[in-house]
Amino acid sequence: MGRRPCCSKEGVKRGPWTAQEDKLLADYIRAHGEGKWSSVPKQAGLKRCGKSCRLRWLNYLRPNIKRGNITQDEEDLIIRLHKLLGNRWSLIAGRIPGRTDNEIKNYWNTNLCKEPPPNNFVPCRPSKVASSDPQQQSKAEVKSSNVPKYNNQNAESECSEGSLSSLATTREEEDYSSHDLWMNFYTREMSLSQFLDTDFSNLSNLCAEVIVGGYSSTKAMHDDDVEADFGAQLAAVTDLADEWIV
DNA sequence: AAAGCCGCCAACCGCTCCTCG
DNA sequence: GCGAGGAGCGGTTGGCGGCTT
Repeated sequence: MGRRPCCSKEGVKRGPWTAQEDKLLADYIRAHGEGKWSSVPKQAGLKRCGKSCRLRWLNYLRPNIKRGNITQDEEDLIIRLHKLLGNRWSLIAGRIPGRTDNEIKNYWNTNLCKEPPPNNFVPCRPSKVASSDPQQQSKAEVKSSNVPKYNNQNAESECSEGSLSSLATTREEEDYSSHDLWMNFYTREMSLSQFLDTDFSNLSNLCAEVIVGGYSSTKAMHDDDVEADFGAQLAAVTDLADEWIV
């Protein structure tokens, strides 16, 4: 028994949207608001599937959509959030104003998931990976954001439990960058709801200040008492995460 | 100049979750 | 409690444009 399609395929237009279709949809949403997507095409006079209308609105037509390249701060934030949340693109997008889940997902898949991070990977000031492949190197010079940095599988395995428990810091993770450790340290006393309400856009600067200021978060995390305390609190947050995220 | 290759990104597909009767 | 329908999400695809040979 095949799955019932979300809408009749007959008479439904597919493919790229035209300017006229965009206008029809935008005018309709502005007049009537979002919601009832299944009835939007008919009401708006579009020969499109309701899902297609929703996607077009959310990813392209919606006000306050930020176009253009992902900034360095945004990239750092994406990496941090992905480390904590895994492939929950909508959650990640919700923490980055003006960016859509689709955009972040595409950015991750094309720029960040192709290579494992170098051991000294420090997202605060990520060094562009010098590729041994001259072809890739020349491309990197043309478009610096086109440098693969991170392995999706890495993050996936870390988040495979669907919770924050994978971030529990142990001595085996000494190759964690100081930024990673600082991020963990920074969030140690947060509930998940607080975490999701926090603007991390200043974290890079904070991290840089701390490191430049001579404070070694790595050292702090290697203090047995602090480490044990962190582990206990992380376990509590993990319980919350299971409730909030799953 | 042309053909082939490759990366990006908009859009689609199918699954799960949520709500309502 | 159950089923149907709608909404949301993440994975995947395909077209297009830029780059290389």
